[in-house]
Amino acid sequence: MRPTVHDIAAAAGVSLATVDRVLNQRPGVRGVTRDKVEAAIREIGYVRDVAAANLAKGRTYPFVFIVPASDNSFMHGLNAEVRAAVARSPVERTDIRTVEVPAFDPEALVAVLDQLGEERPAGIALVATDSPEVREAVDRLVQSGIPVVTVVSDLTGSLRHHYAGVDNIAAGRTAARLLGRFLGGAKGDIAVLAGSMLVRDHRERLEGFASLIAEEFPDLTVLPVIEGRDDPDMAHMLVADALAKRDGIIGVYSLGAGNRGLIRALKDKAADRRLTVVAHELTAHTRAALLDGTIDAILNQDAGHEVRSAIRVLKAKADGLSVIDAQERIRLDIFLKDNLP
Amino acid sequence: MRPTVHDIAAAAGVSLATVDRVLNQRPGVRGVTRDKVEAAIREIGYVRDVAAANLAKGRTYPFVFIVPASDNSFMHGLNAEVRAAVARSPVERTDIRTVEVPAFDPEALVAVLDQLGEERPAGIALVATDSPEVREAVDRLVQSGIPVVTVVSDLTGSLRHHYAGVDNIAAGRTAARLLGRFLGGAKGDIAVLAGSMLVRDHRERLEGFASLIAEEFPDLTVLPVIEGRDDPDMAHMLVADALAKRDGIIGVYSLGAGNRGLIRALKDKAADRRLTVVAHELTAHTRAALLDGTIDAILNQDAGHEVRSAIRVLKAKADGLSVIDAQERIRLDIFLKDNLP
DNA sequence: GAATTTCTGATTTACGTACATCAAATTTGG
DNA sequence: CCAAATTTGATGTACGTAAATCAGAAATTC
Repeated sequence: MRPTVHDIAAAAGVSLATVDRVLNQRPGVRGVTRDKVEAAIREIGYVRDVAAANLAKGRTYPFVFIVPASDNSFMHGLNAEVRAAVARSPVERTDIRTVEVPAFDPEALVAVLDQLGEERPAGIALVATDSPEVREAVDRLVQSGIPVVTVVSDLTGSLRHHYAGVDNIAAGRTAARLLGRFLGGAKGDIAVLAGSMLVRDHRERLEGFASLIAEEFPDLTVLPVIEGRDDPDMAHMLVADALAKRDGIIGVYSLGAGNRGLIRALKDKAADRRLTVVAHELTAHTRAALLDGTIDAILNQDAGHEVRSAIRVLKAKADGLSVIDAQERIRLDIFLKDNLP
Repeated sequence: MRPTVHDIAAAAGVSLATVDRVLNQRPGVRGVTRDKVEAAIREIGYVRDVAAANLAKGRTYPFVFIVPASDNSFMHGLNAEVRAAVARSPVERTDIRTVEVPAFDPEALVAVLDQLGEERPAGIALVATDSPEVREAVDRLVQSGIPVVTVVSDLTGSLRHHYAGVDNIAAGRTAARLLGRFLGGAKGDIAVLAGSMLVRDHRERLEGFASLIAEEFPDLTVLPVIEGRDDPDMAHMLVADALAKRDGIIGVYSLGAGNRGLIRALKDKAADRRLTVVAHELTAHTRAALLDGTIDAILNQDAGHEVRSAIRVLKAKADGLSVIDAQERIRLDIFLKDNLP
């Protein structure tokens, strides 16, 4: 049997009430007594029974998810996963509220964060917009004792407790190696389609991609980035235009969302020439394109894993517990035609 | 607030004791009354508070993990993950026992399974050896009401509740496509190193691999399988021999464990010619080989995920709850040099 | 040394469920 | 219709922790 609070009391020679005061950091315990109790806790290896504690507290975890109001498949998927988590709330004792903020708008995000500092939820998960103001706002929250995790897009240099997302530099490098190897030593140009260079994850992917191409595939030239603002029509137009203008393009790396337009442009060109294409985010569209051969590989981050991981980590932090690091690492999924889920 | 047993009692117009009898399937309730209570449960959407129930029951989940006594890195890793789960036992209310059985020995496995049928643990996880006797033994357990999940290697046609492992046919096909694309249309032979064709997962990987090569890369010839019995020295000898004999080998697919010997053989040959290599299972050795360029890609299943998933599923089944399917799908990880964890 | 203040102990209730016991009500069989 | 059997209700205890109250002990202040 695992030790209980009663065992601590007996071991430390104090009463249950005192143990409770120490455990829950309530005032009214002398330093010496506190030390004695803490020693006993360590000695007998007591671990609080979180289930019983939550039952007694009638505790729920009021969490807030801050997501950008972007209209693309990936963010829709993320929202769906948050809603799924909300549906599980009664069982998981969570009470999740979603707040939408305009995309790429640091001020709006900071306003929401500061507001939450007042409300003091049990934890906050946010898709970070990378800016110094946001970092400072997050740091204020952390320092005031609220657990904060970033999802999908991180905030380096900040004090956030955890990042539930992929390493985007590694993602870019992986895309580069796949494209380079698939092209098998051919010489030519690579078109890169991004949403916006204002987003940190897109910048990082590009950085990783360009650096690996430069290092290991000198015969390939990375063309200036096409910014499609994650808009299908805009992406379609820009990509079609680029393909028409430049004969040398033999590969495409699409590192953002809004792949519908890209796929359309590629299919228009299909008769002329076959390109090697690596894209991000598995959606209905990219999946179909992978299966029909328009796309050669898809890199993906599983939004469901990210949301569930964020919640687990927030809970653990709220309870002052540790997390299983390996379990919380978000992997970069690589999908070929053959290993689609 | 989520509804409690009291709410059911009130809604159904019966006493708490009766609700309890219905919920826990105790005798002494008339059919009509039982129906009335069950209707109320559905109506108000009652879900048992598992935490409180376990607390009241003082329940622990006695689980048994049956693992083969194989001496290779992957099984060592699996064992380590099971031990890690045992270490978490007090917190997770599990009580996990590990039973080692001789590898590839259906009779031994059946004996253990039948024995466990007597002991009636709350759940069983096993690395299945694929044979009709084992399937029947598993079916007996399932039919007697014990939750059973297979790990790493499945048992098709059986009634096991869940399989915590990768789709090995898809893994083989993925390996084939990677190898084929990396070779960029070259013509030549592919050597395949397996542990033993008696193991189901190895057979399936080979099947997937060979079929995709045949379908899409007609210029590649898959040589007869080399069975290295997952033994480094034996693998080294056989691979070195094959490389010496056949000039045409331009790629290698290693679908089993025991990659140390393969890597040594490849390095011996490194000066002569550069092969394209895809291997299974990320270990210290394969990781180093991937980084130094001896191996081009590693396919991996995360043993930690498999063990944790198996435990979650067993718990859910033991409590009669459903599982989040997407969360329990074990992915095939593809590692290149750049996205190593 | 008395009056405060600060600490500690003892005890109780609660959380939602499980489980046991005993009494009361209802149904069933003859 | 009565006795026996079955079903239902009422009640209490337990699980491990949280949280509150009140009384008593110890330390501190003047």
